[in-house]
This record gives sequence, structure tokens and C-alpha cells, in this order.
Amino acid sequence: MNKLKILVVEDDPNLGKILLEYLEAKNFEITLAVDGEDGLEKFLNNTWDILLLDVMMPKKDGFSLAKDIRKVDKTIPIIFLTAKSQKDNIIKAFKFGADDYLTKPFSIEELLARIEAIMKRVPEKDSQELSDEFRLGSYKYLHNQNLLVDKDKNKYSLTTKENELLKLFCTNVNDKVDRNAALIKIWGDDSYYNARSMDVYIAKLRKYLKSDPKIEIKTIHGYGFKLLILD
Amino acid sequence: MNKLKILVVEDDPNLGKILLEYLEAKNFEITLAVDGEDGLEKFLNNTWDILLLDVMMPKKDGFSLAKDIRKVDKTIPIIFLTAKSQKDNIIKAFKFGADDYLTKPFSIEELLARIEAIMKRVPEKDSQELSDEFRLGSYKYLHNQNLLVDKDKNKYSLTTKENELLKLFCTNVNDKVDRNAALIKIWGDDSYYNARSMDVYIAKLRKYLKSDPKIEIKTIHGYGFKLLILD
DNA sequence: CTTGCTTTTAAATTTTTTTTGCATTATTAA
DNA sequence: TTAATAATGCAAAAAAAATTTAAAAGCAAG
Repeated sequence: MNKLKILVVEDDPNLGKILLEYLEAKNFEITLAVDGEDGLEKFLNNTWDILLLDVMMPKKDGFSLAKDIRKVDKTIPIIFLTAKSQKDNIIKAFKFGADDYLTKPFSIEELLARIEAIMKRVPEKDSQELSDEFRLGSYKYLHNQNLLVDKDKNKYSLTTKENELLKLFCTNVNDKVDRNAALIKIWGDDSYYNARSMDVYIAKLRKYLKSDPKIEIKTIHGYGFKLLILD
Repeated sequence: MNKLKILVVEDDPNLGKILLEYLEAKNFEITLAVDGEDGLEKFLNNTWDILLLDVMMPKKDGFSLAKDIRKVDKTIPIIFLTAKSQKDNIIKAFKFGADDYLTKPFSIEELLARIEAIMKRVPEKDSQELSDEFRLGSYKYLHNQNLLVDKDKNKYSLTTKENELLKLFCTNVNDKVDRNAALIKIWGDDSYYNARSMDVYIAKLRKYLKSDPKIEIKTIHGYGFKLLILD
């Protein structure tokens, strides 16, 4: 999955740094520009998935920047970030082809939610959605269809619990998975009996996956499990 | 160009009236629903281009309504209108698949700008309605004639419920169909008895379709069904 | 009042999930 | 190293949940 490339044009270094760190932690690829001119230059010299523009900036304000950008790109999503929330400004922002307009201070989670809301409507280049199809050695696993297919095209239709557990492993391939975390995620709590139940499901998954020796659910005693794909 | 059809679910009659008048003046086609239940009913009984949902409403709040709507329509644009602007609520709204979240009092021009910003990202609807004629293996199915014809030209005229259910499967061939989604779409709610009723209809459809072994309504235990066409 | 569609009821069946019991493996204390 | 303890593995039994089916009851249109 490709990271989404975000250009942040923001002259306040503090906010810039916060955005950078938070959004990178959320697996976006961030570039900072410090004013409108810098922003325009960076915009033109690269391709981007979404732009976050401050309105009040030295050299070239956000609206003017957006106007220039829209001359060459009518569709790239633009979110304005601004301290001013005057009605006129909001309307103006949308006239410049904004997709959203956020007034500072805003919660960074809200920003993330709004980015995702916009990206889900942008065609191609699937934004955030985790792929639903996994390859496990010679197996193919379609999570949304509760379906595991082996190299001989045998289909195993998984039960809900089997399906959730396998998905959890697939999103953590070659990475350890904490027993209790898995229990809480799938069973809702990590009582003794649920833990035994999970052990039963581990055994079931191992049985499904045994035709390919390169795939292994390894136990990490006292910690949990790890789905290994050897090569 | 056709007018955009907006469903406004808002219990405050004043705001409702203002929205109605203003948006109609802007050449939208507006329908008002006065609470969540009314909203769900109106949503199900028509097609819409965008939904404006109040959050706090009698009978069924906006979030709960959105949840039900998202079960059957994953893409229709939803804007929440609300007096509360707590961060939690905003995040929650986007989790329910919101496209935007506006805090009252908002400028109606801003609402308009935001509607337009969303709509510019919504792909044009296929002008021609979804085909009405389906081929299911050796069967032919004419949905708006409530008619199923088998390979020997035997005609089965379907009842309303049979017809809607079969249509739902036909528009999701080889794809899983969620039990509750189907119930909400066809029966309006997913109570126990409606679920039993639907099971009866599943049995009826299976009986109709049994002459062709390549057609099968498969059960996905704990999830729903899938109409399979084998080749 | 009949007819045909839909809903409700109840019972049987199937599938999934949990629990049990015992075997095995890993860790720790002696 | 060894015995004790704890954690895990897994088959099979039991329980719970979901689905299927048949049949009866409700209801609306003619």
C-alpha cells in the first residue's frame, strides 16, 4: 500500500511540527512548506494526494496559493487551516475549490477524520483502505468473504472467529501478536475460558494452513503468537 | 440537469423550514423528515443524492440513523447538523461515514458551499437505470415484471417480497449480502420475526431456483447469504 | 367470503462456539 | 539437572446460536 503524500503549507513552525509528527505516525508521507511561495514551488515539483494550506502566511496567502494551484490542478483535494473563521472567508475558501475548512485550534483527530472522509471520495489510488486480500505463501485469503483458498483451489469458508483471528495475524505478518490484545479485540475480554477458546481456534487455523510448510503460526510462550511467512 | 434530491432529517421545524426554503430556492429538491424513524422510512422509499441529518432527534438519533443507512448504502453523502460540537461527537460522526459535520448555528451559505464541495467529488450517476433483466444460469429474471422464467419457459410470478429479495441478490451476484442489511432494506427493520420471515422467503427462492444446479443461494452462517452462479 | 400474500409460531436441524480433559511443552525453583 | 508449576495444544463433548422448514394464523384485495 502506498502512503498518501500530503503537502502541508504552514508558516507556524509549532503547528507544522505537530502536524508532521502526528500525520507521519498515521502513515502519511508529509512535506512541509513554510510560506505560500515555497508551497507553490513544492507543489509544482512533485505529485501530491492532498494539500493542507494555512490561510494567513507570508509572501503568498493560502487563497492566492490555492488560486494558482487550481490553474493547473482542478481536482486535488485542498483543506484550509486557519485561525479566522469569518463566514466570508469560509465561503471564499470553497469558491477557491476547497474541500474543507478547519478553524484553529482544531483537534488533530478531526483533521484526520476529515482527510479520510475526503479521500474516500477520491477515485483510484485507494486512500486508506487496507487491502482485503492477503497472500499467505501458496494460500490466498479473502477476509471480506470469510474465505481461505489453498494452492489446489480448495476453499475453506471460515467462521466469524476464525476469520477475525486470521485477519489479525495477516495485518501483523512476521510480527508478534499479544494474546490478551487478541482476546480483547476478538472476544471482548481476556478471561481464562476465552483464552482456551482462542487456543482451539489457533489449532483450527494451523490445520487449515498446514499444507504450506512456509506458513506457520508460532507460539511465543508467555506472550502470544506470530504468523511467520518464510521464504 | 436534474435537480439534486436532498433528504433533510431535522426535528426543529424552524430550521427545517429555513433549510427547505433556502435550498429549494437554490434549485434542490428537498424532502423533510421530522425524526429518525421517519427519516429511515423516507430514505428507504426513495433515492437521494445527499442526506442532511440532525444528530439529536426523537425516536432515533442521527448517528443511529446513519448506522442503519450505511448498512444498505455505503456511499451516499451524509452531512450531520448538530448543536453539539464535542470532539468525540465529530470523530464519531466520521466513523459513521459522515462527509461533513456542521455545528449550529451555521451559515446556510456555508452549508451550501459544503454540499457543493462534496458533490463535486461524487461521480455522476449512470443515466440509465440499472438493467432490469438478469440472467441467472438458465433462468431469466425480469425484475419489474416480478417474473422469473426457467429454461423450460415456466413462468413464476413473484410476490413483492420475493421480487425485492431476488433483486437484492441479483445486484450482488457472487457477493455476500448482509442479513440485517437485507432486512432493513426490504422489511424496514431487523426484528426477530422479520428475520424468520426472510428465511421463509429464502426457502421460496431456493425452491424456484432449484432446477439449475449452477445457481445457489449459499448461507454464510452468522453473516447472511450469497447468490452463487457457478460456471 | 375467498384467495393469495405475508407474518408468526414452533420444532427440527445445522453450524459455531465454548468447555472439558488430558497430553505436551516451556519456564522456574530447588 | 530435576521436579514442580504454568502455559499451550488439540480432540471431542456440550452448549449456544443461527438457520431451515412446515404449517397455521393474519390480513388485505377483490
